[in-house]
Amino acid sequence: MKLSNCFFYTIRDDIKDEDSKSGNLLVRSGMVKKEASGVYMFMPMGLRVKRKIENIIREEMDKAGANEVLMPALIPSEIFQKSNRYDSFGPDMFKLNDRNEREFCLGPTHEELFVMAAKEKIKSYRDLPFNIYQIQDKFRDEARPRFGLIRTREFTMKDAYSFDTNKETGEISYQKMVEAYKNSFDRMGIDYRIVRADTGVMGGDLSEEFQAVTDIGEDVLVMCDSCSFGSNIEVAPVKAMEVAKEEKKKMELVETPGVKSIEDVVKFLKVDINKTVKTLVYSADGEIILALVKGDRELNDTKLSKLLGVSNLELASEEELKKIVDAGFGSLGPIEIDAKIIMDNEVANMSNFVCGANKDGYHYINVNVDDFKVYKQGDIVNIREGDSCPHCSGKIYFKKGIEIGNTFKLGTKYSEALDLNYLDEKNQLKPVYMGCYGIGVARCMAAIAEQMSDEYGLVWPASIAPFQVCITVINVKDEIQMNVADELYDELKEEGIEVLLDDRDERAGVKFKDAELIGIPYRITVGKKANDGILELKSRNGDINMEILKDKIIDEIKSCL
RNA sequence: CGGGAAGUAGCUUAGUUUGGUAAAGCGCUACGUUCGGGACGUAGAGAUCGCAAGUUCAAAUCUUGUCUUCCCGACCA
Repeated sequence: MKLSNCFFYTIRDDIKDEDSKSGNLLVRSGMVKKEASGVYMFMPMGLRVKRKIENIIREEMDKAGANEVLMPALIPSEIFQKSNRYDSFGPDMFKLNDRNEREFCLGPTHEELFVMAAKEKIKSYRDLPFNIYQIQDKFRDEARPRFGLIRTREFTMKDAYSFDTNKETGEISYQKMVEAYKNSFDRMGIDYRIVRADTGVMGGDLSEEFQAVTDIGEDVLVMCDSCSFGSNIEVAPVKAMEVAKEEKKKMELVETPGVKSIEDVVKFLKVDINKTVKTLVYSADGEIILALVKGDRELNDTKLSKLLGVSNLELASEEELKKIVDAGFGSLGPIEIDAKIIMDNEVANMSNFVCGANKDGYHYINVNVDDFKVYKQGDIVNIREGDSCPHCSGKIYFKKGIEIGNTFKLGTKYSEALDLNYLDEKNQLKPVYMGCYGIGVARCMAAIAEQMSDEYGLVWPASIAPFQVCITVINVKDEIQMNVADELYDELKEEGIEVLLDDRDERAGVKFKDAELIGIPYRITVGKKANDGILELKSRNGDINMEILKDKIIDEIKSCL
């Protein structure tokens, strides 16, 4: 492609509305432009990068035996009502009516349609297994789009679905996808981790996430420094601290004027924080419950909702609290209170601890588990850095991540809801075992931009750069330089190398800056020394910076790519 | 949905406290000088100051409402 004849622009200043590194650079480089919050258009350079990513995924999916299809984006809303997900998507779904007032939505996801497609084929066990996928835009009216292409309301996603007769073969299909994902992300050059995750709205047996490691990640990744354990903090199990059991002492009410937080308790009563219990009040599907965790622990909402089997969990309001007890949030405890009590595993191990007395200005000391009634016990706290790994004796550390892909073992949840069955060898009707697998295409693009950029701009890996090589002509009015550049351009194209020729009548500095901003991995500079057949080769990542004879340059480039 | 910040030329911003009809840099056009790291000079084009009401002789500036965008949180395959 010749730049003088291209729809191409760059922006010199930082973009006011794009604070994230990737969002700012992608807009500045003219790859994308924001049209509304979480809605972007892709310009030629940006589209090339997006297509490169799509093609890598497509190749790996095809290699894994999956077949590409394309579902509609416009979907009748009844389809989601049938699977009982209309309400669970709720306001996230973009809804619209046709001329007959029939309600449609812009597809937020496509499980239902894939099940319907699968029904066309699946009659007996002989029709299984298979895997179908698409690369298509999804629409979700996110509460808060952010970070440029990382969280948008319209986004391109590769989603794949595997269909098997049973769990065992389903496992094989699942592993094939995990391999395809690893290959894809490796080829894109992303620094990623695979972690266990919550199954969320999708439901099912197991979910694993592929998380790109970046500072602006939305998820906390829990990693072990000595084994391969990796988990999203949402579901990272906590090994309850071992405590030596003490002899039970007599519970006592003590006056603690003005003491409201655990820090206050520790200071005022001069007690070890490991001897304190924090009581949190939640509204769980409308019912007020108390959760007990060790004083220095943070409660994990995902775990608590799961333990309780509720879908809507939020901290109780002051009015709600007043209904069960006449005390402030900082003075609560499990003694003599009319609400279900959920206790963390760690608290179960504790003895003679301190907790609120449900009376402002008072605490109980020497409280023990048998002093109150527990409704449920379980692991309901967040793991912390430095905690011991749940699988080995290693230490836990955190990373921040952006979810770029995930894999779900769905099981038979959707096939049962939507009657996707097959006849087995014994002529018995059985539900199909499903898996589903997603990759956020533009999100990968943003994650790579986030991971690989410097003060001058983007630094794309050669596998997804819009062009592999850029030829920068210093003086386009110099016939020799222009001829050399044109010739080289044709030769590189013949070799199948994607080359951009910057033949704009601009000053050298402008062209250098632009090539760096858009992140072309290799730059060939054609300048004065072109007279003597000498060119310059520079890699964007700084590894290569050399003068080279024109005759050698093609071989040199090929060895780099 | 809660909290914070912001909307003035294509881009980045000044001006708003203390009302008097809009300014700069970049970009753009023309000419000249330049020409290997976002050149310089001269001359231009380009803004009903997000929108709507209100106060006032007079509103970018004050008041109210509204829309939009970003950030923190809640939420989120």
